[in-house]
Amino acid sequence: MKLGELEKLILGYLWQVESADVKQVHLHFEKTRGGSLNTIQSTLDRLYKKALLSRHKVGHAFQYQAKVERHELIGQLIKSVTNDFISEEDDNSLVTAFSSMTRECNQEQLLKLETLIEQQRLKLKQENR
Amino acid sequence: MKLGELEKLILGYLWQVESADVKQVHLHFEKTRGGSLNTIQSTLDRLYKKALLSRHKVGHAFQYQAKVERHELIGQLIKSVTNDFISEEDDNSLVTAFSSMTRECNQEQLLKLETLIEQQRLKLKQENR
DNA sequence: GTTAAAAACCGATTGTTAGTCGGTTTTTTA
DNA sequence: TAAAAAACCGACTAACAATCGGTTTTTAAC
Repeated sequence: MKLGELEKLILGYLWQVESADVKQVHLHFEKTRGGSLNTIQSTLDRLYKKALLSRHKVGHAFQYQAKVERHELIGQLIKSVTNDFISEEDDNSLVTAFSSMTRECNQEQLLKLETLIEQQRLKLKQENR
Repeated sequence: MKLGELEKLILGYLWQVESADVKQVHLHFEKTRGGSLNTIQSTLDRLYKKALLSRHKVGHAFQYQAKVERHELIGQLIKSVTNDFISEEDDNSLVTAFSSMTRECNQEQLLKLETLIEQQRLKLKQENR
């Protein structure tokens, strides 16, 4: 999966406002970056076709909303960018990649991370009982 | 940063063999995927210009070698794909992204991860003393 | 030193995907 | 039913990887 600049911006916007139509999105980006209504339109459409947005008619116009949570998408992106380098056999490679990331985390973030992973582990244990 | 298919393959190969010249790389991929020597050449060059490979003359021809460890590159890629979605203010976003990833890890991987993060935390503590 | 082979470099072409927007069709509504 | 709004279609640009032919530069052999 590959996302363009405007696609990311629009996605970010829709995570904020929950739901918006073309006009609304256009209005929002008009000031900050410009772009015609058609540009916004086709970008929304592209995101819709990528199944990153859902949409439904409200009155006359489509209302668009993010179909994936931000952290979901981030996870997906990480996975897709990572997949080509992670071999099935080498269980360590993913872990090593993580460690490469955590090098830039601060104390607080690391602690949160640890807690989260611990929770995940316990959940997994529960399921495999 | 964006990597093409052949670029990834060549990178992967160079992580295996440590060092190789154009001919050698070409020979390796000739069977599995084809591509002329020139194609390999320019791809190596592209990777070199991206600072992902280093090279030096040995005798007549350049020897290329990976300039980044695999896990380093993975970290870089994760960061680049992630950056646009992680805001400075929201300390949680990176953590949440991680958690989204760990959902697919198994027990053993999670344990390793936890250990690594713990180590990282201690190291950080040490430094900030 | 000249020349043939090897290696490196240059430039052109193709393919993919995002960004951009004009113009047409369809739908709504007044 | 006609004007306005919304959706859709198609074309063009831009960035970048892949591909390879052909030329220049370098090396090595006589």
